[in-house]
Amino acid sequence: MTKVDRREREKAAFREEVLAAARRIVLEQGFDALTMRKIAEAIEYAPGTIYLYFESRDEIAFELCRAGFEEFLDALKPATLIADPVERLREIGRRYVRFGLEHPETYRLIFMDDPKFAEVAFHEYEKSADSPGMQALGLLVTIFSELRDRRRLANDADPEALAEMMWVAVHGIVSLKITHAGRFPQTATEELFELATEALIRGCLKRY
Amino acid sequence: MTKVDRREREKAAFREEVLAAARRIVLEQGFDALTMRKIAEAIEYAPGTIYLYFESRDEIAFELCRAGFEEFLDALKPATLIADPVERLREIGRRYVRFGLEHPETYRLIFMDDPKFAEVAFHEYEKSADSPGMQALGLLVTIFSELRDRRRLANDADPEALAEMMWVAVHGIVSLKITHAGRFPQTATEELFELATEALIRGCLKRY
DNA sequence: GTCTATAAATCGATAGAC
DNA sequence: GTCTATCGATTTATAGAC
Repeated sequence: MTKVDRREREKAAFREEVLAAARRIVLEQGFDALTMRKIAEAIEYAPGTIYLYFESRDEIAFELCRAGFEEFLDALKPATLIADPVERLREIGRRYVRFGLEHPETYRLIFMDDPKFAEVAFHEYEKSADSPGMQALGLLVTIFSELRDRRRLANDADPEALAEMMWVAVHGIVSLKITHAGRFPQTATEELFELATEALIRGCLKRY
Repeated sequence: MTKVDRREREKAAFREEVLAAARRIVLEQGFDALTMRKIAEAIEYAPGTIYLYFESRDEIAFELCRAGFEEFLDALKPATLIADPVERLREIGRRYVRFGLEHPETYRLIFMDDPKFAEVAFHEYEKSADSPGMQALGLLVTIFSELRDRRRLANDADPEALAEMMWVAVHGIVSLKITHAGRFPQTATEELFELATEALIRGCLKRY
């Protein structure tokens, strides 16, 4: 336990404190309200001090996005316990929608605002399956791969493409509900979700 | 042709000039870059002069949004010439996607940014079918009403709900493509659109 | 290591000369 | 009717005292 170690721990602790405050501000007042001054005020430090631990406001936003995506992924994962692929698909969708509506600012940050911050989830490891984005998408790809292997798909579409098809549909619900606060679309989220997923599932599967 | 008339025309002409410049700025640099100073510079007037014709920056943004939605609606309307409801649905979707990707900043302004400016399209006339938003949605509602009347729907879902279901799915494609510039989803727009719409259509209609 | 103070650049909106 | 000039409030980021 050297002096350097202690310094490193303290540094990490300060960074965590900054990020926690930043997270609170984004959740309560939106991403645009995330300013260095507000963060400084929240942790009771001078604005300049933060620059000793973070390069810029963007670095903080970047970290928030990364953490937010991890959380998003964690919210989806429990659905993997479900064996039946179609039922698992429904559960992932439900969890996706729930996360989006319960954490609108995080969702907006990842999927609706400046893609600069979302790069961490998708581009950085574009080829690696380990990026949070590819992991999340992978949950859906697996489902459609299983369905294809069991010869239950109506056509020979790519599992990756089908996974993205499901994703964009659910994203459409969440993003419009977040932006227009329920005034459009007027149909309740649950009904909209039911309609869309059931139609997509029915439309993808072989007639039986 | 009184003196008052001429003054009115000149006033309207100035407003148009401002809006045209504002439109250009939003298209080229994004909505956040729309500042009174930039508009003034573009039309070669002093910043203060604009305030003689517009109450505030918000009024300009509001007008931009209204005009943008009109344009959006006009882009959709030619599809109404198609008699077959399912084929008409496909064409509306294609036109929707095309408009969104060709006018990303307008689309973002209406559907993805501050809903304050989009209120004109939806809330203001919420009860009237004459709002641009309700007109656009109406194109889809009509389709599902026709399909229901012809007993071609698989279930007894509301035509309004089905219309919104189609809308959110296509919106999901456009908004993710705009935000993540094609890096996610990776599937090409056309393929994604085909997959989603065909699955939704197939999922909605009676088996035959 | 943290502070105060401030630079430098924005912004929206307004007052008053011409 | 348009201008110049500016207010007042933002912001990010930095310099230098302690």
